[in-house]
This record gives sequence, C-alpha cells and structure tokens, in this order.
Amino acid sequence: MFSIGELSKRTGVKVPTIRYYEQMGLIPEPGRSEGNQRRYDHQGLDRLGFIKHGRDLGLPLEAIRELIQLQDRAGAAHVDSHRIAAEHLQDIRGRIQRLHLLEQELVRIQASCDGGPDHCCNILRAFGDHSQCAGTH
Amino acid sequence: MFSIGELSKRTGVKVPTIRYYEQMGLIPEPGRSEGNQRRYDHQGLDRLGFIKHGRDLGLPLEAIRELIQLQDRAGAAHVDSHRIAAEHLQDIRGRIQRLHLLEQELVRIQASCDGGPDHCCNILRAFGDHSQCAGTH
DNA sequence: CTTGAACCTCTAGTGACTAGAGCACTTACA
DNA sequence: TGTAAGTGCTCTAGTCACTAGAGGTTCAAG
Repeated sequence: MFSIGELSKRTGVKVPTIRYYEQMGLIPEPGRSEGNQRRYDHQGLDRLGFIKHGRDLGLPLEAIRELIQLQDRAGAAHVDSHRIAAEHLQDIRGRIQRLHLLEQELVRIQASCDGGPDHCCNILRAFGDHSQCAGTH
Repeated sequence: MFSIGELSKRTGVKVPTIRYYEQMGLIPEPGRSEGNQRRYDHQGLDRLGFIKHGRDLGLPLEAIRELIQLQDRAGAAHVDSHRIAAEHLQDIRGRIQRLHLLEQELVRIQASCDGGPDHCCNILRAFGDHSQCAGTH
C-alpha cells in the first residue's frame, strides 16, 4: 500500500492528474488511510500505467475508457480493440501528412526572405497570403 | 461594408469565432450599423485572412498576436518574424518525429495480434505494456 | 513532540473555440 | 406597409486534459 505521491513517482503521472482521472471515473476510488488519504496497491499501479501509456500514445481519455471497459468484459474485446487501434493509426497518419504540408509551407515562407540586412523582408506578407500556398489547409 | 455573416463566408472563419477574436483583441472593434450590428470593410477582411492563415499553419493565437504587432511597427519586424517562423518550424518537425514514433508503436501493437478467429488477442496487453516499446514517449 | 513535507477538497484558469438561450434587427416579398 | 424568415446581438456555459492556488489536515522523521 502506498500514497498518491508514491504512485505518482512510480508512474510519472502527476498527483493532480491522478485525482482528475479518479474524478473522471477512469480509476476506481482507492481505499483510504485513517486520516482520509488515498492508499493504492499494485492494481491501481497497473491501471494507471495503462492509462499513462494510452495517453503517451495520444489516445483521448474516451478511447482509453473504452479500452478499459473492454478489458473488463474480455469476450467482445477482440474486434473493438483492433478497431480502436486502427482508427488511431489512421488518425496519426493523417496528422503526419498535414504536418508535412505545413512544414513545406513554412519553409516556403522562410525562403521568401533571404535574411540579408538590406533586404526588404516579406515574411509577414507571406504569412498573410494564402494564395501563394501550394497545398490546401 | 458587409455583415459578420458575409465576412464569415468570405474568410471561412465561423461567426462566433470572429466575435471571439474581437473579444481577444486580435481584430479591432468594427463600426456598427444603426441597429448595432457589426459592419466590416476590406481591412477587416485582410486582418481576419491573416489570422486564418496563421491558424491554418498551426500558430497559436499568441504568436499571431505577435506577428500583428510586428506588422504595425514595421521597423523591427524583420528579425522577430524570422524567429517566430523558425520556432514554429522546429516545433512542427518535433511533432512529426514524435508522431512517427507513435505510428511505429501502434503498428507493433497491431502486429501483436494476427486477427485470426482462434487467436488469443493480446492487443489490450500491448496497449498496457510500455516495456515492449522501442522508443521513449 | 515538533516540524515540514505531503496530503485533502474546492474553485478557477488554460486555449481556442462551440453551443444554446433569449432577444433585436434586416430584408425580401405581398 | 405588414410580416415572416433569416441574420444578428449579448451572455453564459461547455469542451478536453489537465494545472494552479487557497486554505486546511495528516503523516513520518528526528
């Protein structure tokens, strides 16, 4: 049995965040000490570790909540967990693509001014002028 | 002179968002009709277009606010606007890199189950188990 | 027994909007 | 000139995933 601070240290999740997860119903309310302080065991540690990993992977809390419910009733878990993973993968690939477009765009904006001291900088104009952009965004 | 709805149509920025930008001080308070409705001209259109483009590029409103202030006092704009662009480019490249790591990670998680009907799916375990991950996140 | 760190609850703030309530105004047509 | 639809107004509250702070209590080491 250990305190919320200890749990925080072991998982890397900040103390207020742990309380927030509890409030959101993502982790069950733990037992308490005589003085009303939270006391956790390895189960709490596992659950929080699962959430942490999901968050690090960029899953929204709602998706994590779904996965947790799947764990609890393991029967139908198969198809759904694949779906969640696939959806998220698609989402991430879309985000990567969009960021690549933005990268190109910013490179173009930077190139619109060579940075020389006597040069009239039109980087601001480039920021404002969408019509110069190659892609859509 | 045109209404907020017309401005919204021309820029692709939603009406409540325009009002929000005004509230945040990103666009000046426009003139009003006799009945107290906002009336815009091409200046308002340009300003909002600038903000829209910046947002599409992923700049936070604070960075856009900086750029707008640079436009107003054009002297020192040079160095600062380059700095803002460079910072943002760095940020975007970092995000792309992190997303690539997550992509690999999700592919690995998906591969941990071949999806066959008799297969014991451990995709949930893979989600929970950070120790299997290649990279840090 | 004392001290200081860690804990408690509660409220409010972040960014960038979005949604809704409950009204007022504008505009096109009869 | 009347009216109805559409658009506009302000204000408040909600979103997500936390984070910060106030003001008080408990725990653990010396």
